[in-house]
Amino acid sequence: MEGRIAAKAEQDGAVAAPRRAPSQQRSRERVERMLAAASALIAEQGSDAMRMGEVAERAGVSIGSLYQFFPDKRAIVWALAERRTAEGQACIAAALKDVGDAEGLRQAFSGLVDIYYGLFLAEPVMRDIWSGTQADKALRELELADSRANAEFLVAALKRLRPKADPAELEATALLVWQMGEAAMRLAISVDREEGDRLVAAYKRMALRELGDG
Amino acid sequence: MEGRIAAKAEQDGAVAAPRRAPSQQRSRERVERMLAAASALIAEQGSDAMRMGEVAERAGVSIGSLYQFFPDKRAIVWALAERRTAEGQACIAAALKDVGDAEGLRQAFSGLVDIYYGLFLAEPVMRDIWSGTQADKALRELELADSRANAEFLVAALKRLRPKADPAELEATALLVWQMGEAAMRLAISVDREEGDRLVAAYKRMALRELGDG
DNA sequence: GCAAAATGTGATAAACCCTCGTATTTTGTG
DNA sequence: CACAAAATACGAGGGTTTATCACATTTTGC
Repeated sequence: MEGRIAAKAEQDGAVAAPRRAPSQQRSRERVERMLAAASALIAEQGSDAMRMGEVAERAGVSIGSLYQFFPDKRAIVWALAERRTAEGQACIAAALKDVGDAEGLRQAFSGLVDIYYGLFLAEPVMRDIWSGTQADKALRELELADSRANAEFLVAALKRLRPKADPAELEATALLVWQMGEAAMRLAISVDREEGDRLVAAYKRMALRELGDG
Repeated sequence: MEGRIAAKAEQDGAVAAPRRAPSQQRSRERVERMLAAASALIAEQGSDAMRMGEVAERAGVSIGSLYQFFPDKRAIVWALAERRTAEGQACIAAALKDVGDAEGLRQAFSGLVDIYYGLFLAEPVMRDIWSGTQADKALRELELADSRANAEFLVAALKRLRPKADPAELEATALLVWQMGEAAMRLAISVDREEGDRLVAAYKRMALRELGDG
């Protein structure tokens, strides 16, 4: 009834919950198709250029169906972003859970950086999703929460290695290391491959040094 | 004639040149008012929520006048961003130009970080401008060019201090230090002040350590 | 087999960006 | 000053997009 007003009202709040969670198999499959279509379109042109009509068409559903499960455009991007963060967190938790000594931390962290760099290179969606990030408050908060969660794993590992360090200090370090990693990745994939590799290597060196000693 | 098509066509190109540079004093003043209005609106709600009609109204001009000097919405944001980068580069160049020894570099860099943090805290516009950054190719390139330019000053200083180091390595380090600084600032101003200060301090420590030795 | 819930549809309203024809003001020149 | 050309100012309207809603169809529970 009032076009963009609803989205505007949401703009400084959280993302609205799905209007209705798909309960039947048929609709669950359709929702998957919608997300897949959105993901592909974002990878092609960026989330800003993604058109709801195009998502619907590519998913083989009507525009109405799209809005049945996603309250607005941002909710689609948010849903994709949330999936990625969940996958990422699981991966990170697994890698850092059993770190016992400094060398183990080095190994685990180094491996994680490589994996993430690979993901960024392979899936432009990630960059684009996190790019819209800052402009959208809900996504910004999701990213921050994600960074905090990931940093927490690092903090846990660090606490085991340096029981005497100031916790607040460790948290700041871990959060910063994480956030900088994402910045480094974004930078790395926006330049040519050779320079990108050098940048990631430099980041890794810096981060490891920071994690290596108090 | 075709609404958003034109803007879409520009989307993957550079920002179009101002349709017409203001040559009379009257129009120059009006353009200033437009930019000021845009800046205020961006600070209030973000560049995405900024409405062209609102900019025109607040600047006391008509929509038509707005489009006489700015080919599209992005061009306004771009113009603001360009000013900031120019100011920033001048400031950085001045601070790093005469750095002769390691201690001088520490001092100069430390001061720069403080100044930038102050700017980020005082002017939310900066964050918002750089936030839309990733979504907009032209802005992304402006930011990269800016980072490279700023990094160049660091590289120049570093080369004087470590003549034997690999130039490519130095460039990567400097670019990374710079880009990470911006990421750290964005992070810092999105959490409470106390944590923000801690994060900036941690960044400064990391960066200084990285700049301190090869 | 049937009512209720879930799902599917697309014309349409509302809001936005930007253009264009036209009116007004300033500049340049004799 | 007069007058033409250039610069500037204006805002209604075109076209695009997001999101809604009343109604049609399918599935579920019993």
